[in-house]
Amino acid sequence: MNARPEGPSGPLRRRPVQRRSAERLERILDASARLLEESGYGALTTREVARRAEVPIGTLYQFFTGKDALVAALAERNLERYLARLARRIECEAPAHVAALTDLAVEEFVAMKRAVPGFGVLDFGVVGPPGNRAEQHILDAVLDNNAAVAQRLGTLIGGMLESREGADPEGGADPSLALRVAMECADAVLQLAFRVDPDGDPALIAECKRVLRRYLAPGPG
Amino acid sequence: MNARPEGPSGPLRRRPVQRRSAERLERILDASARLLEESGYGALTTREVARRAEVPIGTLYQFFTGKDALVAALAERNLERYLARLARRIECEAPAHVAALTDLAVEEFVAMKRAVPGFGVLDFGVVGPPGNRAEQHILDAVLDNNAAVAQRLGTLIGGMLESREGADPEGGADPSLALRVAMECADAVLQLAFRVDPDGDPALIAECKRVLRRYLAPGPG
DNA sequence: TCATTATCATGAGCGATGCTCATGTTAGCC
DNA sequence: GGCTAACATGAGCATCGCTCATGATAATGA
Repeated sequence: MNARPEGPSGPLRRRPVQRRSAERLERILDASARLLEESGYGALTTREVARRAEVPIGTLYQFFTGKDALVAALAERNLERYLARLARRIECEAPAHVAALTDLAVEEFVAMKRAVPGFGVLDFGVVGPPGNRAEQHILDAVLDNNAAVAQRLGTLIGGMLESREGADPEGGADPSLALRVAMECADAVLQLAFRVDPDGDPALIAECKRVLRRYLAPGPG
Repeated sequence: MNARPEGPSGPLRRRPVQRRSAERLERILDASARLLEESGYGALTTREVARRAEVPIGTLYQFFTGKDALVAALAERNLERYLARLARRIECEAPAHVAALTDLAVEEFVAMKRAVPGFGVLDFGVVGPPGNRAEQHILDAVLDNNAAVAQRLGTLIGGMLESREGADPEGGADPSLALRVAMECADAVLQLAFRVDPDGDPALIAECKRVLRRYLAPGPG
């Protein structure tokens, strides 16, 4: 799924072929992340990013189709890093039930919010971006960002999330739908947790885990 | 709480005193809502709003301190309308338990998403606005928008939401915290529901109710 | 009634933004 | 060296949010 034959970042105008170009692209992404971390989304201007990355503004637009694409590429890099880290932790700790797994996912997310520059602002893509809706659909051509995340997570955790008993009589809840909903909730609550407290409000992080546990637990309701 | 001695919309630069001015202000808000509904947040430019409202751009800035304030005022108007409608329905149907009440709140929210222009994009305030963080704190000087909503909702539903048993041993979960978290989740899932389907995906709306029911239900977990 | 003053309305224009594209520069090959 | 294709560059364009000098209008006093 989500085959990306043309490289690590979908909406690239030109893919860096030479080593030097690739480094420049990485520099641009890093500069964006740092700027985001330091001054927030409002300060993320293409001119400033280019200045910090020490590339002329034109070069930025050789790689990215626009500011949206730059942001999307950064979100995608964040997602890749998160999935890699989560996969390692799942492998290490081998959680037995859904609750342990969601706790793990939340903890890893929180860890990245604290550690990775710009992750606190963007994570996997601004959910309510002001501009054109197109921004949301760059990670995956059809699904929006959180859906793509849910999909990737779904393959990661396998069939651990079976359809819950006691769900709608017309066939039970779709596990992928549940995952999607859980993603959306977790994102929202954690976003709040880090808006309230730069280090992530512990009470809200706990509540996030509780929401997920209760929502994803088997049983009626 | 949240006393607003200076009028219906906090960040107004000048409050309309004459009838004609008040109508102009309302026209500006209506134009914003229509524009939002038709073309989304990205098309919401002050010039276009002024053009549609048939006021010169300067007049817009006589009332509002800036674009953020305009958006916030619209969000606030949405909130007032929602709370009024919800209060009426609660009065009519007198829900006995939390589940019935949250269902009601969700249904009324969905109804407004369908009926009120611009509500689908804004509802009570863009959660992840690109620009300065200030935009979030206009509805209430201290709390962000969803928190203000949660607070107002809290007074509306009274003590129906008691602290759940089996919560943290160190004193039980704070009901207002729970309400806040529930708000955030509901907002996120419903936002998704209307992103997927302009009329609101029924399955996602149902899942939203389920999330709230499960999260807010008494009992351990 | 007409000055005078205070208030409101107006839109040209400012700085900044996202982005383009003509022009200059380099790399690779014969 | 001459030629060509690929890349790098930043002045400049349209548009944005927003201001503020100027003109219109209402209120006040004699």
